[in-house]
Amino acid sequence: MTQSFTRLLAARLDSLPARMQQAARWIAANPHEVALLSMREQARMAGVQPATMTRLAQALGYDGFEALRAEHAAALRHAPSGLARQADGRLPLCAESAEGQALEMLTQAQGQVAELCAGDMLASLGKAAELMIRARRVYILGRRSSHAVAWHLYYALSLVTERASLLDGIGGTGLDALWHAGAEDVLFVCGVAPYTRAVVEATLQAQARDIPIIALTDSRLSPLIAARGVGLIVPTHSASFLHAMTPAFLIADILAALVARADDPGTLARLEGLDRQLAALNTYISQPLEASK
Amino acid sequence: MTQSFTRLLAARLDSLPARMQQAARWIAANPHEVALLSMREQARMAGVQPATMTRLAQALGYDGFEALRAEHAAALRHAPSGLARQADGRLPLCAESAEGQALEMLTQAQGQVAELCAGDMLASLGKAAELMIRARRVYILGRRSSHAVAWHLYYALSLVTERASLLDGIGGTGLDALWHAGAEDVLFVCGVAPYTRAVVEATLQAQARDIPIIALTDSRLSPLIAARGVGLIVPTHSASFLHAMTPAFLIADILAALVARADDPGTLARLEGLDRQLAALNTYISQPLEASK
DNA sequence: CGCACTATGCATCATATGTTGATTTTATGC
DNA sequence: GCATAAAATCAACATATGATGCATAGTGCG
Repeated sequence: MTQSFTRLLAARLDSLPARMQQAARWIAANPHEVALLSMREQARMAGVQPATMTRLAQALGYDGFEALRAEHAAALRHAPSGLARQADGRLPLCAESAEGQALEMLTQAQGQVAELCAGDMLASLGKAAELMIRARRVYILGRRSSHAVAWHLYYALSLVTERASLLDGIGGTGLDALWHAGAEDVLFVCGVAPYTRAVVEATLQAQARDIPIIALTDSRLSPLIAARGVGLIVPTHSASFLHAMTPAFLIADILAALVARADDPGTLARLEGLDRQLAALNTYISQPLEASK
Repeated sequence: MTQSFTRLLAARLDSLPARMQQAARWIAANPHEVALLSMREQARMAGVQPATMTRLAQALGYDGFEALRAEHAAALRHAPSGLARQADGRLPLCAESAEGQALEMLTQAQGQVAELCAGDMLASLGKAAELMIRARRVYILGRRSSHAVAWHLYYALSLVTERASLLDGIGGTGLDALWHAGAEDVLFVCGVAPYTRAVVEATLQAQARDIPIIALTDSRLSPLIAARGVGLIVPTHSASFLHAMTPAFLIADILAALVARADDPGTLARLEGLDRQLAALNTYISQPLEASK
């Protein structure tokens, strides 16, 4: 996006003083904001003195901060339309070359993500989030290619609540934990064709015991979808040898966010505090580490 | 793009005085510039007095020109996506409602996926795949929010090759396996800010031992990027409390596909056979199971 | 240990910004 | 044609902005 700045930075970051690095890192992480916020606001967000911003710009060879902003503004002017295809439209878009296949998969993923907005996905997401919010416990299940999706949802939820359980086989718990579940809980299950046998069976048993089920799957006809609960249907076609799990992953991510926003706001605030703390700690840590290489 | 302003304008343009119309027309024609130029410059370009700009904003119900600029800045921030927005432009696109936040995250993800095609991503993907193909072993590392990405890559690779090792802490192996790695191997590491300390340290040690490193991370300045190897930069901004990992997930998925296609074609064929077999088995299974509910 | 040097924080400066009140011009109705 | 109101220009204001000089704290070197 901001070619010149990022390149300059990558080359000379190490030789910059600490606070300038801190400022530079913030800018690198929020390039959009450079042209949209005042320098002082950016300084505040980066946790740096206003003067440091000016000096950073000058240290990189700009006349001043205004010059830096001008560059980023120019990037912002030209960027917005930047739908990637046109830039690389010459590529064959086929499996002939590695780049071709990569581009095809990227393009396909883009289309699949766009599809997600259609239909009743938004409403279903809302309903699913509602179920999870009201549930006593949230059991999460996903095997094979769906494991990453399940794990991500579990990880995200576990940051804001202790009501989540991952039904993986590690450590001996496995599916057994489901026996404690009841109608006040909810089972989130992710699975795509070919459905893993154990997952299907567990889901059907849960269904028989009136546990509401949120099914993230690839078809309305999926065996995972239950009458009591919500079905979240995502596309899985892929130019790869595996089914595309990116849409499912994204939906799980959104689900976690929706649950988090409705959960105890204090929890979320604490989390943000932790995040900031970790971020601050990191910039502190990465210095000596980078230097010691 | 600037929903509210354009809408207001369409409704009340005719009832505005001449110079205000002149100003409004210029803004309507150059909406990008509203947030990027100072009000006085815009006034000059529109051939209008500075005061007219302020009064136009107020006439439309804004507090002042700054409020108008804020709206356009927000639009610019979310700009790269835009496709999904038009489909559901009625929704507030803010964290007010659950649906609003879901839509915002979907929109954002769409833009981020589109961004991935830009720059040198395709070339870097090719290089990374090449490294992994030639490597004796592929070590895969990712903790916390990056774990799902690492796991997915490991799972996909393990379907087509036995050369992959996941460096997770489960079962006691942990990072120790890295000690067997050398310059003929490759380390795939995924991590976003705030970088997990153990991951950074392991990466730096690997770097010191000349192990090529494929770093899937969020910035060119990430401590995970090594001189020897490839950096894959993905956007991670999110409207959620967690960083967006969907782009990283997609890149890992593509990487696995690229490695698979170059690997022994026989393996792939076998895999497809297995897949079909499982699918056939499943449809057989799911029938009686669904009937038995 | 002391020196020189740099980096950082603080206070200040000149300036440009968005806004508002006053004044002049233009349009409109009687 | 005149009186009134609306609109546009002008001028001035308070303020926030980016830049800079200076003093202090920190660091590396002899």
